[in-house]
Amino acid sequence: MSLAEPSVVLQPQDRKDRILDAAERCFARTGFHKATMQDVATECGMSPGNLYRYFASKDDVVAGMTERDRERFMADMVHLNAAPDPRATFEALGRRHLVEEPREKTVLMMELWAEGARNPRIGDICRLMDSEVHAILTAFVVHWRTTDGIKAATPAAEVALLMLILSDGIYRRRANCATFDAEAAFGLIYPVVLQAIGVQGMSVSEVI
Amino acid sequence: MSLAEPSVVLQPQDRKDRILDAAERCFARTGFHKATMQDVATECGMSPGNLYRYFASKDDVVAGMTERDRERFMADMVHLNAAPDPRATFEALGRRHLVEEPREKTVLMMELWAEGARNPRIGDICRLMDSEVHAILTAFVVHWRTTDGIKAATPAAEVALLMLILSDGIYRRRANCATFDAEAAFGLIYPVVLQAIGVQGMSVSEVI
DNA sequence: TCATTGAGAATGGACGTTCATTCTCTTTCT
DNA sequence: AGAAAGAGAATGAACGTCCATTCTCAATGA
Repeated sequence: MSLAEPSVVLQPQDRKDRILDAAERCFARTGFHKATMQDVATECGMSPGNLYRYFASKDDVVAGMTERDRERFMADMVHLNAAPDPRATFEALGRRHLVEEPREKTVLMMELWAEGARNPRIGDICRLMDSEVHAILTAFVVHWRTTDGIKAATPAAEVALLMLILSDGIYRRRANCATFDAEAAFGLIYPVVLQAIGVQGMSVSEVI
Repeated sequence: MSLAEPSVVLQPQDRKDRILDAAERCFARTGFHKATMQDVATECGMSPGNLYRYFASKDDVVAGMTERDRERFMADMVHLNAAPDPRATFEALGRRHLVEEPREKTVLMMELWAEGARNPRIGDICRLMDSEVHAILTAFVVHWRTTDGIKAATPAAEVALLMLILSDGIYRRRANCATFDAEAAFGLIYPVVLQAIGVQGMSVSEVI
């Protein structure tokens, strides 16, 4: 019983997660730099000083949040590996990521992009995520083409890059315009991606 | 002669521009919030206090820079209107904007996106720019299709949106990865756009 | 021609506030 | 009791903003 964990008591990792949850909300609301440690503390019902039991500095909170996001996203991505129905799996993932994700996530991503473009520590995490996602998507395109017996000219790596570029573009528009119709945008880019993969050699107009 | 202006003396607008130039460099280097008014003052060889002769606050500097960027970008965009050779004009504009623009500009854009997602004043300028650019691009697609006698299914407004999404995606990757090959990415997305416009009904593979 | 003047531009230090971080004391568990 | 966790006041530095003072130089007058 000495090793059993009482379910009520939070473990250190849980507390860290709770702090990061609060930090996410604060950062999405006012940005990394304008949000204060006071804000984060209040948001998770703690005292400011106590945060420093779990994170060495504010920068550590930002980096911790970024790293957690990366891990979570990658965990979602691996579903693509060896998907029996590539098209359905892909569409579901795309919709979940680009349409259903709450707008706050996209706002946070803008913060991350801005910070990552200047702060090497954050930039490294962003680049790592990019290269991991790109690798997974490339493998997935190969897998899809193999499964469906597609022969297409555009290299899988380039198709994957196109997917990433389109995703980022949609993220950015969702972040800046609260009324942006993500569903419609998804309907616009999805056939473009299918075309690049080479599915049925369909043209944009045929799919829409 | 009493009204003649000595050419050496800077006019107020020139000084504002000079300050904004310095601010751009500082903001691209350390971000809106980490850059101090001292930094901006040093960068343009002025004293901090003097900045306040030209801008009421730091926020005003940020907004002024954003607004100036918008105006300059729009001034470049109008070249599309009634271009005699749509394709050449479009490709030149795309290359200038997506490939030749220095990376610092893209970093600054990340700042702008992040700030615009939270700060209504900046957000308004961003949304204004978006809608203006979207309108110009939509008109341009119509113009192009008319000039070349193209009949295509995708509405011009949707093609324009696709262009914007792709542009943003490239910007973001350039900002985060200094070694990103913008030229290659342009070569990747350009045929996608041509396809959407309906030029020669070409497929992605044919163009690449 | 050359001192005088006046007005706008610029300086740089001071002020008040904010904020990340630290410190000390209290509460809560086992 | 003793350790871990938390609260919240205290600290010290950084920063935006302001302002008294200085500088620059064209206009003026003799």
